[in-house]
Amino acid sequence: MNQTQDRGSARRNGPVTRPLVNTVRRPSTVDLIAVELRNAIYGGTLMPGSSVREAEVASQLGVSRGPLRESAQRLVQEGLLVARPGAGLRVVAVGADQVEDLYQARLAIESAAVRQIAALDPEERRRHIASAEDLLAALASALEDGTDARRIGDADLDLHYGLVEATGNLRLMSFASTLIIQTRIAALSHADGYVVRTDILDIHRTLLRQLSDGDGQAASETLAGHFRQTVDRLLGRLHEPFSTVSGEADGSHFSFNRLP
Amino acid sequence: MNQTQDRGSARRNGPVTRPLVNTVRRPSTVDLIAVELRNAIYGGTLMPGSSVREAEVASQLGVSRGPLRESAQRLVQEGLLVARPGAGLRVVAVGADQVEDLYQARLAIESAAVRQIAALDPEERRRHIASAEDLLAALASALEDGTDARRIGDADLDLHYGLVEATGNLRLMSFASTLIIQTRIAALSHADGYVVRTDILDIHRTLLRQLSDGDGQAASETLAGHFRQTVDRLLGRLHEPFSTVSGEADGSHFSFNRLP
DNA sequence: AATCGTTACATTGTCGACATTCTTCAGGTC
DNA sequence: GACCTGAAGAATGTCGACAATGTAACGATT
Repeated sequence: MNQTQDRGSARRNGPVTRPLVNTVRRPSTVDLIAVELRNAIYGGTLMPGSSVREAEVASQLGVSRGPLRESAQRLVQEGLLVARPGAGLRVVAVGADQVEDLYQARLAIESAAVRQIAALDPEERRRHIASAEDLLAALASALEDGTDARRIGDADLDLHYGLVEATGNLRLMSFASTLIIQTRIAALSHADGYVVRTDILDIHRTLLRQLSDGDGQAASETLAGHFRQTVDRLLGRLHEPFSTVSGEADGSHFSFNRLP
Repeated sequence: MNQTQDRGSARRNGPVTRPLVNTVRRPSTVDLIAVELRNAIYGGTLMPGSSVREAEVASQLGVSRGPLRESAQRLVQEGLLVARPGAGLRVVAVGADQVEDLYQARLAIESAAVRQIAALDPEERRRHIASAEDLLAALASALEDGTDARRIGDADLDLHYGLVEATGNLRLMSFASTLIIQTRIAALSHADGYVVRTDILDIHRTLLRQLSDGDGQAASETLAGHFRQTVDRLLGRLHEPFSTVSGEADGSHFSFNRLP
């Protein structure tokens, strides 16, 4: 939706919360603005902790403050924005004390997802795993190029979201989308948030193999171990061999596309 | 908040979504309205599928349409309201095709919660289980009186929410709150939604025992079995011995308390 | 009799303006 | 020098009014 987000890959616009009932309805203005705001946060245009001035953003989107404020309340409910009375909106900053809870919540959702996938009949399971392997390939390719830390992060999160998407459960997908954007916020909040573990590829390969074996329990434990390591790294408890990738936070300021 | 909800029990106003960051801040008007709306849905004042006329509700709450619309967007994000462009707001109706997904989502959250509780050190674990046993006692007492189906449902949902609350994870609590209100909506949507299984007490006793044994895996499986049976009952697949309790849906119309 | 098109109504979507609150900065005091 | 106090400024919170849309009733037509 903004230029930093869609960089050509066909399957971009990864995790985006969609309405629970997915009928054929023209999206409301509030929907469109909410998507725009989420993309701005996910893409780093709105940095964690920064304040969101209503008049400014509204004029950039070509709408008035009313619809913008309504959309903002959606993100407040998601925990992506915080609204202090009188002081307006800020992008939430995921502090170190929140990382543990965040990944526990992700484990709750994604663990349920992999258990559910593993319990499918083999044919459907293979179909979902095949598309997950595409995402894994994208991650591998991003790791090979190895210059753009955010691209690696995108591919990682896309893979995790894809697992939840395979369940077809709109509620789980909505939760996962929120948590994954918060993961991105956490990565943007910490200086070393984009440091990438070298074994990230192995872990996900293991995960998919266990899934195709139908061993949901093992896959869930792999996920738990992966998250535990990630949390430890973010909290600086461990100091293992890293593969640091420079991640330039493009300093572009606000730039929304006006809504049609 | 409205008379159908607080019937004297001290620990009422059960599951209510709170802001993720729980600092000392006077709640915003939008917060207050959102709580009021959730209570109205949870308490049956706003019935599933009914339309919510903005001007009417706003005047009853003593606010203008602006803040009400902002609050409504919060519930839209939660999946408690749906907003069709031009046609306004309706309370969501959880159809039969949604029941499966709803309980799968609840299993994801609550299973993670019980696993987490079971993994605590014994002292803290016992403390949480003690408060859960209070909720279990409330459920038992509601079942003994046995006249008010909704009170039984309240006690059941309070117990389930209490388990998630014990984790202290605000994200999980927020998700659980949303899902539990949707469970209530599902119960209000189906004619026999308030039919209560006779073994509901045994199941929860088993659950707490397994928890105090620190066996998160077993507790999680108990939960899964419980939910599977509930889904089967709601979808009318099974016809086991029931203990039907008459649940009168009090036909009171809108009645909000004006905000102070 | 049932269906389609038209019209009138009610409700929502959006906007601009005003009242209120918070933030910031200067000045003074301890 | 650090802290508290107060006032100016800027942003938010709220409201009322208008425009746009969807809905329902009614009559004409097949």
